[in-house]
Amino acid sequence: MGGPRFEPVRTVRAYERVVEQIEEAVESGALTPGERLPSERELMVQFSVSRSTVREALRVLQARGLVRSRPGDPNGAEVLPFSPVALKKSMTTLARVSELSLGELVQFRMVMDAAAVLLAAHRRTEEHLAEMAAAVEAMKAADGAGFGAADVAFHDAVARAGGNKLVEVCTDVVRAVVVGLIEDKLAQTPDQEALMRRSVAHHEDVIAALRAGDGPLAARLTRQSMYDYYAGHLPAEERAALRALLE
Amino acid sequence: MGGPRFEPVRTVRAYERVVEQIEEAVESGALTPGERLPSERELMVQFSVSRSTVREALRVLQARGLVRSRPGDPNGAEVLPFSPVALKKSMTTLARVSELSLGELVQFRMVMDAAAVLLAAHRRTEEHLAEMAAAVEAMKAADGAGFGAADVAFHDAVARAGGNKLVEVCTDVVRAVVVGLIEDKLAQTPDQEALMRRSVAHHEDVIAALRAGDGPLAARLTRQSMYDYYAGHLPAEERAALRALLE
DNA sequence: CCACATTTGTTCGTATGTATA
DNA sequence: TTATACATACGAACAAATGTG
Repeated sequence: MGGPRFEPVRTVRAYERVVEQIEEAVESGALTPGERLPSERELMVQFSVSRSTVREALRVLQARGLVRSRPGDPNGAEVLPFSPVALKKSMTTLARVSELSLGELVQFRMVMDAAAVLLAAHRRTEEHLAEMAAAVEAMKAADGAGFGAADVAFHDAVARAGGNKLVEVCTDVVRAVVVGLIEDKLAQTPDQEALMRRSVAHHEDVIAALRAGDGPLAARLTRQSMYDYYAGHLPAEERAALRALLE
Repeated sequence: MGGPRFEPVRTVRAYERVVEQIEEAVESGALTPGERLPSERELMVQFSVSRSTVREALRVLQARGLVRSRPGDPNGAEVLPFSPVALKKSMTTLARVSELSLGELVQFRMVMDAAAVLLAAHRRTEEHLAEMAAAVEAMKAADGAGFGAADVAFHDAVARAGGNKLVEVCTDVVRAVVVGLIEDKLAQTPDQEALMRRSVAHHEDVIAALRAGDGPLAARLTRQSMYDYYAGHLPAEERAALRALLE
């Protein structure tokens, strides 16, 4: 009794250690995007593991979006600039395993986009406003397909104006997930013309509010617009949960 | 001219096809959590690929949090219930590689926690409120270390009461990142006692607002509390950006 | 344009430690 | 405890792809 307290040893796989070390190098900035990893054969020497182990580690790093390797490339795997694809993938999986309802996703989108405009109201420049206005003009002129793209451009400009990278990425990701889940439904909406017109009007109001520097107003408009756009495709219960954000 | 429009063929790796098929089976519900995949040797027969290819695929699936395999398990890899670990991992990576400032992270935390309380005001039950009250009591009684844990418990209870899984995960993740970046600074804060007392008072006000069902008030209190807690550790410029959320 | 050397993608065989019956 | 099947890990080999001279 009272001897040294030993802790349980968790056996960690060889490939995991390789992943950890390379990941650390990338995240700490020791390896910057565009740089190359040593070849697989060199890595197996440096880590003292077999080539299979090196490959398993590279697959994991690739799945996390940190590196990319191409067959025959003499320069070894390439360190990638950050992209939110892994984040999108996780969120899509989360949604598909249906742990996430469409209502939750739209709710999250309302939160994120409202935050983006709130921040944008304080930092927007004339260039930002011009980008938004151009996107709205494109929405007016667009047919069905172009409308969505212009809408994306608008929200992207808003997010960039907000100046918070995390908000920017999250708005982008959740928008992609929502659109991926619902685009077929939206295409069947009966009165699509009216919906689009109303959406355009909403967006113009948001621009006006941003120009005036009224963040709270812009946020309210954004939430309302999102609600109007998606509520019709949600069951009553989830619609009610969405209204919690409209106060 | 005008012949058939051929699309470029993207060569897809063998392991990718294995990943796709198993992923599809899991996400479609054909494989449910708790079920087992066939053994690696059986998989290599079914997919007509080598053992290494199967293993690379399993690594990717494991990195995405869909399966887990243990050495010696006679049943093969286990299909996991979805957990947000992959999402956490992606978001942590985002924070680390894209060099998010502490100000951006705190800003994001203000947005997420405010959203959580706003939702919680509509859905909180007596149990949720009891959990929060217990956490606050623990904060009062705690020494330095226990205080943080109790604070986590409080915000976790709020997030669960909100009923949006995505909000829950995001609050949790960003809190962990922020705490990881700043905990050493916080420990050196001169008047720590006063800060903790004020934080406790804020939390009690939030509980009262939630009990009254006043979401907007609870959200304002939450943002203010977060601002008070972190603002002292931020440069003036980032502090100003934070105040954009206090309106 | 054509080899050439190198690298990745993939396969196969083998040895070892481990978990279950 | 023994036996069996499994995952882990290693190493050698060949094909396909890529960059270079």
